[in-house]
Amino acid sequence: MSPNSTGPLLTPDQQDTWFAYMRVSLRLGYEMNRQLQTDSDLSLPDFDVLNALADSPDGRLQLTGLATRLAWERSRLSHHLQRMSARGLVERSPSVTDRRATEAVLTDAGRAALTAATPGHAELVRRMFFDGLDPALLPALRTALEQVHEQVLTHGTLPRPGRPQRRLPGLEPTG
Amino acid sequence: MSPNSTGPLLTPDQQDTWFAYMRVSLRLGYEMNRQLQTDSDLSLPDFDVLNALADSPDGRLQLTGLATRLAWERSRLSHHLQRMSARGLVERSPSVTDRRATEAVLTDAGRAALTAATPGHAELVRRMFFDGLDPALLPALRTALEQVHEQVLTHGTLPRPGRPQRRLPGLEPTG
DNA sequence: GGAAGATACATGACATGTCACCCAACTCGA
DNA sequence: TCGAGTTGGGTGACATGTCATGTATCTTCC
Repeated sequence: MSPNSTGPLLTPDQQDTWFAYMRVSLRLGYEMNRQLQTDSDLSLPDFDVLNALADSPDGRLQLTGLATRLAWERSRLSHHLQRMSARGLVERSPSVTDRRATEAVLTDAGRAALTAATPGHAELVRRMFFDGLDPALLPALRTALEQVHEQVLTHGTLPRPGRPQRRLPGLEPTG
Repeated sequence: MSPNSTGPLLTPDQQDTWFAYMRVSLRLGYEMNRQLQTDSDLSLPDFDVLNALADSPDGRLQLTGLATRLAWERSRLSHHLQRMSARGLVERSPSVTDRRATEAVLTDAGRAALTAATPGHAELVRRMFFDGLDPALLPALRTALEQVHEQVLTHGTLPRPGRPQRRLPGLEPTG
């Protein structure tokens, strides 16, 4: 992430915006990490995993889906879940529909840890992100971010999250 | 980084904005990393270091300042520079003004690697970030990000980057 | 000028993440 | 229905990042 010389491919306005984005992104990441580590015994990655599970039905999610959602490598997730399950925050359970697949399941302890950590995190986000922000800019900011998100989904290398993307035969451009 | 249940401390609008931000941040980080690794032999952290040095006078920066600018732990920087200097991308040189201090200096090879990697990176940024963005939103986005950045600087734990912050005696609130 | 504390950085042990590769289960077409 | 190719996930070696601590230098204040 680099607030610097992106060359002539971007207009000056775009460059400035990009640098502002990168600075925010770097600092914010640092601060979130720090706050979680000191106030709970979760790392930011832990927190992200717990959150993703918590807002899935039954607190369970298949590994590939989880990895995509987090924009993680699958091997990273595999290792990370090993550590988290050793701490009792999640469990692995084999999928019933696909015998290759594994699902990560939130345990009670995991849910509790998440609940405990959330207020502090939210407080930090409010203080760092929203308290200095002119409320009049909020809608535009949100729309802009959503547009960028859509763009990254469309042109990025990661699959879209959500449904298993199972393509049934003969249904391509149904017209 | 977690697009989820931040609790009642944020308004629904703020929550949506925050989740959009986090999704973008995760994906974008992933894609930038990936692009750099495949198209150059730099990692994103490498690239950031080179960039920071490249836009400093003489391509040199004292380690603490560099660490602050990157929002890195200093020990991380120390290790990382060791590896980068082993690859010939940077050099360490002792500071003349402060014998405790070390400065990181961009080598010719480092500058060359940066130059080679930059266009591809910029291209990715344009494609992922700006191509899907309504230009009318750009000014608001930029202002919003700058406001957030200022906020993080003011209320975060990292010092402001830039000058050495040397406070001379008796000059506090000069009034 | 000299001790107490702060600051700059390095280092080693350990935690975390990546990469290349593995196998098992699934899919699809011949 | 069987075999090639794909997909889901695990694993071990290695790269990277963090934390606690160490040493030297600088600053402050008496």
